[in-house]
Parts: sequence; C-alpha cells; structure tokens
Amino acid sequence: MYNIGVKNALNNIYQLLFKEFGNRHWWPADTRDEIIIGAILTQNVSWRNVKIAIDNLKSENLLNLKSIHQADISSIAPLIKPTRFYNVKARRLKNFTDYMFGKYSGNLDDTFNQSYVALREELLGVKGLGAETVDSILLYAGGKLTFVVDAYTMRILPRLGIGNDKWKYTDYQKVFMENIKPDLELYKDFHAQIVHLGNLICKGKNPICEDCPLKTTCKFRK
DNA sequence: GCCCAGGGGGCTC
DNA sequence: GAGCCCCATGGG
Repeated sequence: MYNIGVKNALNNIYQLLFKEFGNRHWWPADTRDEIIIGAILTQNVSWRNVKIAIDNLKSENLLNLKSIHQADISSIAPLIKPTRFYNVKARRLKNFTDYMFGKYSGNLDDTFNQSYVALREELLGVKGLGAETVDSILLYAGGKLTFVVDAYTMRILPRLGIGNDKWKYTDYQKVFMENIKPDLELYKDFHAQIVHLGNLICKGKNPICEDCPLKTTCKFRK
C-alpha cells in the first residue's frame, strides 16, 4: 500500500500536528525500565493514572525491572491500583521480567541486541503483551524502528481518508512504515502527536472537531 | 448512579 | 478468526 497520495497525506498530517503542538518529547521516562513498566501499565487507561502508579512504584524503589523481578505480585499490585486491572497488570510485569531475566539474565542491552523481527515475535509471546505494548517497548525503549498504532490512530486515520473499519492493527502499521521516512524520532513523535490529538478532541463521539488542527484535511469536514 | 477509558486473554461458535 | 465477556479504578 504505497502511493504518493498517502505519502503526501501522512507527511501533511504530521506537519500540521507538529506545527500545532511542537515536539511531544514522548516517552516521558528517565530509564528504559520505566518505559517498559509504563507501557504495560498504560494498557486501557489514561496516562494520568499511570503517572500515579509510576510514582507509587518509585517511592517503594520498585520502578526498575530487577526489583519487580524480585518482588511478589502482592506487593506490586496495591501500588498500581490506579491503572485498573492491577492484579492482571502486576502479573504481566512479572511475565516480562521472568522472560527477560530467564533468557537474557536481566540485561536489556542483550535483549534489544536481537533483530527487530525476532525480538518482536519473542515479546508477542510473553503473556499480556500485545502488538501495541510490544511496539511501544521496541520503539521507545529499544530504539527499534516500528510504528505504534493505538485506538486513536485507528479512529482518526479513516477520517483523513486512510483506512476503514475493516483495517486491522497491522494494516495501519504498514501504511505508516511504507510511507513515512524511516526515522526513529519521527516514529516516536508521530505516534505521540496522534495520541495527544486523540486525548484533546477525537473521543469518537462528536465527528465535528472545531479545534482540530487537521480539520482542513478531515473527510468529516467536507 | 452511570458511563467509559491509549489493552489483552480466553472462550465460543 | 470474529465476536463477546472478563479484568475492576477513577473522573466526568
């Protein structure tokens, strides 16, 4: 799915968003461990709540993978309550550390030293990590060139004439990866821009978004 | 009180 | 392989 129309549209969309919002500096974290933990905690919950959980973990010195690996689920779960599904998510955090300490002795450099394709498959095999979580980890913590697709992406792109309700995660991911410049910083910021826009105005209820910087592009406005 | 949110697993057919 | 329920907090 490569054509000059899509390529121009995506570039145009990014330029409009960047002009409106500036560089989003995403992912907000001090360490790779924190990015990975945040990627799991943010599943189906707003970043506001994740932030609270992150701070809770930090205050108990649990905001790193080694400590998570050594801790019991029962001591992690209460700290991440604000992110909903806290028991499930505590298990998922430990699923990741079990995998990483089991296979790579807890060494993140070794983990991310694997090829993109092999590592992505491997991570998808960890219970509790789906495509969006895995791609977030690979892109923001691992520096791998993979585009992160989320619910906002799939809601907004069709309005701009790209995709439809039949498209799946992979279809959206491909359209980005085949049509935008293969640049790590662009991948990071483009996804961040879409999320920011989605948080502001595209909740999916009202199709007419008066404040949307993309309104000249949006099919709902024509 | 009610609705829904930046996801993923598991079951059913 | 799509469709549905489960998980179970917090803000509007």
